[in-house]
Amino acid sequence: MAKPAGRPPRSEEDVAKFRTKVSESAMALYREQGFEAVSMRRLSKTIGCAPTTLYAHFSGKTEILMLLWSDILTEMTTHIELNLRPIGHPVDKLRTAAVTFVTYWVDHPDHFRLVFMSNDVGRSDVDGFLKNNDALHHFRVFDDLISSLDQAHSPLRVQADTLIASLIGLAMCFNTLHGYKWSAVSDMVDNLLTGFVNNAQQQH
Amino acid sequence: MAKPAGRPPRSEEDVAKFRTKVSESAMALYREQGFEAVSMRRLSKTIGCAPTTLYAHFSGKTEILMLLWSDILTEMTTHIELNLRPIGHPVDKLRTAAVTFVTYWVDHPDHFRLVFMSNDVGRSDVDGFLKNNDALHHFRVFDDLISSLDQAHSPLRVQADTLIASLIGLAMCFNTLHGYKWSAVSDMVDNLLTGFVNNAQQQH
DNA sequence: TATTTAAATGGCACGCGTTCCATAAAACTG
DNA sequence: CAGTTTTATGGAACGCGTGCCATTTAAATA
Repeated sequence: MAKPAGRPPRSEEDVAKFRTKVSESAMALYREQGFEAVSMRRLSKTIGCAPTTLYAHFSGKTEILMLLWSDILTEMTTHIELNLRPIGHPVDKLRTAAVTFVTYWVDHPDHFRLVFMSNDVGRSDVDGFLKNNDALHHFRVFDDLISSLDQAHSPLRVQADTLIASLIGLAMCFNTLHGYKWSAVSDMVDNLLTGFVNNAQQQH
Repeated sequence: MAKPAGRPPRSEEDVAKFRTKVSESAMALYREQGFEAVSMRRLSKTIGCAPTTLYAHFSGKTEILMLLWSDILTEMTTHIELNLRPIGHPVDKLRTAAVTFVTYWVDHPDHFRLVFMSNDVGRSDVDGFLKNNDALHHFRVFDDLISSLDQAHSPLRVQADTLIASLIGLAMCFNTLHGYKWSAVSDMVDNLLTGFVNNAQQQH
């Protein structure tokens, strides 16, 4: 069978063009009017198409919201690096990065909701397009900071995974579990880092 | 001014009666038909009132869902204690409890969603009724396990808060951030516990 | 150019959480 | 019992995410 008759799939450029248009419109809505403003109906209205058309290009709202992750995560990492600049000691760098990380999500609940709470929990059939999302690479900020300590407790990847997941947990608790009075962020980060820097000196 | 004329507020028993009725109906819906089935409309239908009536008794769906937390968290803690029974060594107990905790939420995504993802992130005006929710006491499972190690790194409360928040973070990442291949739960828990048991012997 | 074929579109409908507001009901006073 | 005051109720409506399906459109072949 040679080339079948009929309309061929939309060209890759057109696909990319539409995706960026959606991404930019969604980001504009989010930045200017907040999380609630990013609805499929309003988004399609600003783009100039019917709401259902979006479902021909995306599997659902979640996939569209993930387009915004990269922007937010970039903002977060640059914010961390900015706070890291005046710090010299590697241990202090790691501690500052960790505290800044948690504080960022506590100070920006909408960002937290966008990245961590606008997700389809459960089904992993969504893995297909989730894997293609490279925004999570931003979580690698801690890799160098950890490896500079050279503790050799466990593989770097395990250490980094554990740290980032734990910090996300702190941010999560502060953001959503108000029913309990959590300890201070700095205290919890300090306690958490004892597992990473217990052989290195600590300034208190 | 003595007692004002007019209808007095509903009696406390009636209030409690209605709340338990809602709670039981919601729990039945959740257990029998899953998370999606617990909607204000279906819930009101099973109770026998109009959907809007629920809003005279609760501030919104979130407050109703929180009635279910206690059941789920009780189930979780008993599950942990069951897995803990054959374990003798305190360090192994803590490790087992931690792994079991994370695994529980990974194995029950709907429970995870119910407790951790059905929350109004941001506003803390909801603190009023959130404080009155005592379900979070179940997170204290780790207190005794930690205090039995007697590490004196930091106050027990800080240690317990840090551990539970971190474990919630692990569960969170496994449940919602499929775009990244996280390390194994046991490895991450081991790495996390080095900060708590670094002076105690560890079995590998 | 005419025809074919699949992609793109969007009106319609469903159930959802939530708010408004008019009405009903209940428990007090006189 | 009649009147008053406050609470409780629920119908209607808004915007939401999403699936269905008929219609339109665009790009290939003949």
